Amino acid sequence: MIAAPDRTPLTRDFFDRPVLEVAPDLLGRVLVRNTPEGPIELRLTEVEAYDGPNDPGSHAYRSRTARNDVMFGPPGHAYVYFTYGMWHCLNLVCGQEGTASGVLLRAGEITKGADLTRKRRLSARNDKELAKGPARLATALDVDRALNGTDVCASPDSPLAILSGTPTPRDQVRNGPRTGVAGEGGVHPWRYWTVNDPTVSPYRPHAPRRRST
DNA sequence: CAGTCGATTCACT
DNA sequence: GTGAATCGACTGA
Repeated sequence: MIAAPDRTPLTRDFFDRPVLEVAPDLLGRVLVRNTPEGPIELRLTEVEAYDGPNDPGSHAYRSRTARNDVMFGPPGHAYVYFTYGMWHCLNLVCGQEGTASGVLLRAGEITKGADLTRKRRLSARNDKELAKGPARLATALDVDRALNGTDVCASPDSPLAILSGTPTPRDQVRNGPRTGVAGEGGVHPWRYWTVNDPTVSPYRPHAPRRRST
């Protein structure tokens, strides 16, 4: 008999810790996305930590701007950004206010509302690919900048929330370099994933863009 | 204010 | 494995 996942929302205190503590602790948690068409739920299998102003790979490395403002705010809120002219990525803010650290939610297993996600992820060849990668995850859950700043600890009925779920045991957590992170930031082994989970995205080193014109 | 490039994904060879 | 798609934020002049 397997215990049902805990549906209690994670507390603000959960996120009010150093980001390198929070990140591996997020694996196995349940992300809830309440849409007008119904709820979607996802069990997290892969995340990456971004350590604010100390981290060359972080959006908060240089300065506080309109885009990264939410990262400087209180923990337990969603930071959503737009990239490559077409994709969104979802992060959860960690550490005390002003720390500007966060965790990128990179992949997970859809555990509810798969039919809703398939309509948005037409290129997915199977259900393992529905949320395999940060932009795919955001697409599957219909997450865009309208959700930037959402408090994910507030209520399981809010547009975006995170529940305690069943934390992945530490002996099933692996870590290594972050995907697609350039320069000095690429050396930190701050990507965490669930071992042998088929929904985890493949590792890819940073690829410098080829010159145009 | 123009140039550069991105915490990526997809189609195609 | 390679290259295109696509646009807005950020940087530096």
